[in-house]
Amino acid sequence: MSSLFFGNFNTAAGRDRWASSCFHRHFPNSELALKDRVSSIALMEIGFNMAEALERRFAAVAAEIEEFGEGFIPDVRPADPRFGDFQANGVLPFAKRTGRNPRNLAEILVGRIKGSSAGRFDVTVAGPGFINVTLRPAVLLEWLLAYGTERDLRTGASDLYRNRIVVVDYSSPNTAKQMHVAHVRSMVVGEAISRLFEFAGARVTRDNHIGDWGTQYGKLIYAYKNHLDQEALKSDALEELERLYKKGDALCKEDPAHLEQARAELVKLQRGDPGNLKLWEEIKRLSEDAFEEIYGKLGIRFDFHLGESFYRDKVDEVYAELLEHGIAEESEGALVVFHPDHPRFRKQPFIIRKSDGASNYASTDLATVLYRVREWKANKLVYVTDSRQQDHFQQLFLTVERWFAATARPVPELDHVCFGTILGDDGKAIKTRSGDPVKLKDLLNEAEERARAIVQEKNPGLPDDEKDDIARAIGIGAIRYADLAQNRTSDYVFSWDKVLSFEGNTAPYLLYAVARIHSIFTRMGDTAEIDERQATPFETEQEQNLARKLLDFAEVLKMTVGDLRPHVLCTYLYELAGDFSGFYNADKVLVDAAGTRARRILLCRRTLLVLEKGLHLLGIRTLKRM
RNA sequence: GCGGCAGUAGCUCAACCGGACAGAGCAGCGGUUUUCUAAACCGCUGGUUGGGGGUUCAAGUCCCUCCUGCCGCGCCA
Repeated sequence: MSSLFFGNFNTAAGRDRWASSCFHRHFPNSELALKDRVSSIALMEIGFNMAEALERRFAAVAAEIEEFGEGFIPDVRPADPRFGDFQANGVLPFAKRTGRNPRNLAEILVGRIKGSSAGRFDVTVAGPGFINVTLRPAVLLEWLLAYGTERDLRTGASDLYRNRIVVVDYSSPNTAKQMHVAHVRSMVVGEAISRLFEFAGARVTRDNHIGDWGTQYGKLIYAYKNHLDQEALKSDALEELERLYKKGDALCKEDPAHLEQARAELVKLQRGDPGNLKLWEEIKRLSEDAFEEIYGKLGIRFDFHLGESFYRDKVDEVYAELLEHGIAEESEGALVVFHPDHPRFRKQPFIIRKSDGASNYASTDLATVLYRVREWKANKLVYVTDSRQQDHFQQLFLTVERWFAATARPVPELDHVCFGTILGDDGKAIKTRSGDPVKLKDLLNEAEERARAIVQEKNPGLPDDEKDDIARAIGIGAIRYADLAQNRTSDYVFSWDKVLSFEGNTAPYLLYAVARIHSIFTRMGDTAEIDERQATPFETEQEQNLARKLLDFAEVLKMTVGDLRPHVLCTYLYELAGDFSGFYNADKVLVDAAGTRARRILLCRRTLLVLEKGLHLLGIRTLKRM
C-alpha cells in the first residue's frame, strides 16, 4: 500500500496522542495497518490502484539495491500532468535521512526500474530527485478494459475495509424538536461515509442515536399536560411540541413553582410512571414520523434507531465497572472521570452521572460503545457530529480505551468525524430574516422549488412529472453536494446562487455532465454491439488526460475513505467532468475509423460509470436527462 | 485563563501529515457554434498564503511569537 493511505495510520499512531485534532482516532490494533507486505506482485499486474502497484514495485526494486535497503518509502502519487502520470517523491527524504545525494540515488533507482519496466511505462529523474512515471497509452487502455463495470470497481475497492465492522452514528436528532439546517451536515456526511465504507468492503451498521431521554422532558411534559393545543398538534406535531417546550421553559424561568413541577414530571418519567411514559412514547412517535419525512426525501434509511432511552437500564453496569477499576470517582456528588496523564482532562471532568443520580449523554454514550462492540462485534465506531463536541468525544474515547483495557475487551477504533457550521451571507450561522433557525424541511422545499423554476426555464418541453422529478434530484443533490464539496472541518458560506449554479464545482454541473453522456448514447442508438476490444491506444492529449484521470479513481477513493473527507471525491469528480468536457469538445466520438470510435466510446462509458458511481457514493441521485 | 478550529486572488473554496512555477469556479476582459446538448469549451487579468522571526536542499503546510474571527471548558446534548 502506498504511504498516502497507510501513512495516515502509521503517522497518526506515532504522533503526540494528546494533540487533539478534529479527526480524533485511536488505533488499538496495529496489525490492521499492514496486511499487505506482498511485494511479489507481478510487475504491473493490472491492479485496481496503479499508484499502489508502482509503490510496491519501486519498493521491491529498491530493496535489492545496496544504497536503499529496507527503510525506503517511494511515496508514489498521481502527478501533475506536466510531469507525467505518477511521481515518486520518496527519494528526497530518504537521501536526507541517510546523508546521500538525492539526485544520484534517484538515478540509480530509475536505472534499475527502467530495466524491468517491460516497456509499459517511462520513468525519469527530474529536479533534485523527483521520479516521474508516464504510462504507455496501451497500459491506460488495459486498465480501462479491466475495470469496466460497477462490480469491477467495487471488487477493486473492497480491500480497503475488508473485515471491518463499522457502526456509523449520524443524524441523531433530539425528539420534540424540528430538524434545522444545522442537522443536515450530519445526515449528508454520515450517509456518504456509510456508502463509502460499504463500497470499500466494510460491513456497515447505520445507527440513529436519537436524543430521546434528556432533561428537557420534564418541562415538555409539564407544558404538554397544561397547555396543549390539540388542533395544532394534528396539523404539525413538531411545531406544537416545540412551542410547548418553549412555553415550559419560559414558565420555569419566571416562577420556581413551575420549575418544581417540571422536575417532578421528569422524576415520574424516569421512575416509570405509566402516564408520563405513555406521553413520552407519544412524543417520540410523533417526532420520529416527522423525521422519517426528511429521511425519505434524502433517501436515508437506518438499520437501528437506538436512542438514549434504549440505554437507560444499561448505564449501571458502566458505573460499576468504571468504579471497580478506579477509573471513575465521586466528585461534588457526581460520578466523574479524570485522565491524570492528560494536560487538560486531568482537571476537566467527564461527568458520567449527575449529582442527582440521573444519567447524561456521557453515560449513555459509554453504554452505547459497549453495546455496539458486544452485540454487533463492531471494531470501528464513527460519530458524525459538529466540531463543538470535540472535548466530549476525546474524553469519551480516552475513557473507553482505559475501561476496555481494564476489562480485557477489544478496543474498537473510534473516530469523531466532525464538521463546521453553515454560515449565511453575513458570515454568521445561517438564520432566517427574523433570526430563527432555518427549518430543514423549508430548506429542502425551497431547493426543489428553485430547481423546478430552473428546469422550467431551461427545458420547458419535458412532461410535468419528469420536471418535478428532475427538480427533486437537482434540488436535493445541490444541497447535499454543497455540503460535501467543502472540507467538512471548516465552516462554509451557503448561497443559493452558488449551490444551484451550472458552473463550477456544483451538483447541477455534474448532473448535467452525466445527462450529457447519457444523451450521447441515446443519440447513438444501440451501442452494445460496439466491441471495446477494438479500441486502439489513446492518442490525443484530451484522450490521455481523461484516461489517466479515470485511473485516479482508485487512489482518490482510498484517500477519501482514509481521511473520511468526501470533498476529495467531489473535487475529483469535478475535475473528471472537466476533462471529459475538454475531450468531448476536442475529439469527435462518432468518427468512421472503428478503432478510434471504439476507444472514444469506451472513454464515454467509463466516464459515465465513474461519475455515476461517485455521485451515488455521495448519496446523489443522477438523471438520464434534464 | 486553558484549549480547539480557522485566516490563501475582489468573492466562494482547493492544495493528497514538507515537495516542482500556490490551483479552480464566480466576477472582469477576449475568443470558439453550417459538426455528437453553447446548461459547453479555450485564452487573458488577478497572490508578499493575517504580520514577524526560525528550522532546511525545499514551508501555505513544521516550531516560536503577535493580531483577528468562530467555538468549547462541572452536572444540556
